[in-house]
Amino acid sequence: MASKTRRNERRTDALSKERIVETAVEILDTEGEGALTFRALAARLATGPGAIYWHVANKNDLLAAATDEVIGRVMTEVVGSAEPQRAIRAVALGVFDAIDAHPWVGAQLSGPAGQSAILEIFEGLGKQLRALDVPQRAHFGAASALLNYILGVAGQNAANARMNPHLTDRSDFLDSVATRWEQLDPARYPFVNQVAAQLRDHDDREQFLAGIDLILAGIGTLH
Amino acid sequence: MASKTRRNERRTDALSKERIVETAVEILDTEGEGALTFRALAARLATGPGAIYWHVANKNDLLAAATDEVIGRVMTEVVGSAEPQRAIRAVALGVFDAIDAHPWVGAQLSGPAGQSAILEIFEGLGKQLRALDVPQRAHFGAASALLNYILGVAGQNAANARMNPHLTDRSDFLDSVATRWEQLDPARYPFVNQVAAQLRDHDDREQFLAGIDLILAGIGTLH
DNA sequence: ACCTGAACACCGTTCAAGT
DNA sequence: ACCTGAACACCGTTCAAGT
Repeated sequence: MASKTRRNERRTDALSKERIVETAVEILDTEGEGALTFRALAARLATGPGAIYWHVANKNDLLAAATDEVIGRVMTEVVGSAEPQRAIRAVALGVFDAIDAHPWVGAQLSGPAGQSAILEIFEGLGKQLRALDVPQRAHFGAASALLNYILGVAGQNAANARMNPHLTDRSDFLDSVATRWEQLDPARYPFVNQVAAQLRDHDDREQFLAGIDLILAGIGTLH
Repeated sequence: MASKTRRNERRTDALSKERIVETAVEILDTEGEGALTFRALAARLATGPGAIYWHVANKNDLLAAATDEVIGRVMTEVVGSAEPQRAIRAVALGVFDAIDAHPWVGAQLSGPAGQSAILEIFEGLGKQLRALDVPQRAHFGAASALLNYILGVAGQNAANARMNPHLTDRSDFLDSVATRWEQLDPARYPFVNQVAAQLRDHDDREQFLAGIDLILAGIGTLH
């Protein structure tokens, strides 16, 4: 720790896992998942691709660290220990907003690099359940249900962002999907046809929270 | 259509999208996601990689078709129109079991190639909601909540299978994860420590259904 | 201990050439 | 119309060589 500090004083441009991950997040945010290659990363860091492997095991490790960075920030920001139901909503919304700001995080959370960030979210949700009036034996299931719902939304948002990188305007995107839904055969897709209008003018964030509340309501029936 | 039938009579080994997708599913099932390359696929079909591009736009298209194949089968098998709550459980369990039998499907459902299969699942869930006593305006949200939960579980199961391809025995796998959880710092991860035992001897499939029931219970509170 | 960058093995995809 | 397979552009990763 001491030697590390000393080194930082001597060479501010020295390579380190933190600096590598930080730069990786920058690339992911500004240029998207496809732009993060070891060559591009090395170029930004003014070094060769091999140098990165001294600090990072492989690409999965790098993506995991980048995801942990973003989610870790969310989880510490959200510690404000209010009433448990509100705290659960805060955790969920924190993850939702982080994915909104960093679409690549959604893809990672539903992939192999997301596991340690997921554990963090799971702990954040579960801790609150203990303060709630839920029988012990239902804790694991309740936390899993909330987590899986959040991860499902995360994956969907990531897929949407990946498929429509140009449609930055939310309502434009929803409109295009709704129009596609309306053009489907109503005999084969009666439900999708019916809810196309609701899709067009729903609020993603609001509906996400409504889903959380639905699960919380279900958890409330466990006594 | 007629010409296609005639051709099939003359050359049973002729290339077709169906045969390509069928072979792709075979590779995915037996050798895993990593083994599906255009070269490996072409080799099995005794042709060159370029030939595949005549029938399939690209790899995403191929994976989408493979996913549709598996999920489509599930959705048609599950049409037995019982009481709506039971039908929703049947759809959910059908998807769950399909992912269990074809782990790669889970990864696709939470990725870009899964969108059309997801639409199928969404329709299957939503249709049942109309038969339930739920206000129209809540249909979209309720179906989305169920869908997102299912997709979250799908992604997690896929990630687990991908990370532990050797641990075919479910209880061995759960045991190893539970042990890891128990070794985490109890001060930082009080909840995870507490539920590690529940993880060890829970039944994935049963808990999955319990989550569905939780959401259904929540939906039941909407009047 | 840490960095450099050429080289390896391997992709998805294209395309001129065939039938 | 459909197939062939070499070639292209591009990866992640390794490793001998440097400092």
